[in-house]
Amino acid sequence: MDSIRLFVKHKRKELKLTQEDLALNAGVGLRFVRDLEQGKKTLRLDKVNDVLALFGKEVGVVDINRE
Amino acid sequence: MDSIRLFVKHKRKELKLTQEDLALNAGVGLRFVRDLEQGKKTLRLDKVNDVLALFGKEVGVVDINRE
DNA sequence: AATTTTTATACCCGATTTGATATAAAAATA
DNA sequence: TATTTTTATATCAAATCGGGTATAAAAATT
Repeated sequence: MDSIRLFVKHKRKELKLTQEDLALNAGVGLRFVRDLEQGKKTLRLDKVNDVLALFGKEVGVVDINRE
Repeated sequence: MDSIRLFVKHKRKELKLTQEDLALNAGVGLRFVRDLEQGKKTLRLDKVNDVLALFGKEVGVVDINRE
């Protein structure tokens, strides 16, 4: 349900990056990274992809009920 | 890469719905459904989820290289 | 082929996002 | 505990999305 938010947050810490590092590397604003990790629902898809691309991921279609 | 767009397009036709039907059922504008199926990259995440929810799906994190 | 239906593209405009910046709170470190 | 770093929240302005609408193109139906 908020898998994207948690994925980014955990992966970022795993790599010992600050939100600012992530923003710079992804080419998005710091504000966006914060909104993302806070679970904002109305984010723009392309910017989410900009962030996920750092981890070799992207957004896709998944089942609503998957653990 | 544009898996979301294709998923919606195919699933919609599978159920023999028009873009207008889909828009009405999902509670989004017809314009949005069209942008989505045409592969617009900057869509809002929550609205994409509104559409996918009709099919028991949502947006999630996936590997960039998955067939 | 003619008609109808569906889809694609373009424009206007209100509403919302995003980036930048500032400040406060929380967490980490010395 | 004091200091530094990181994260959270708020405001402002510029940029852009999304709904609605109109028109054209394409597809489907008769």
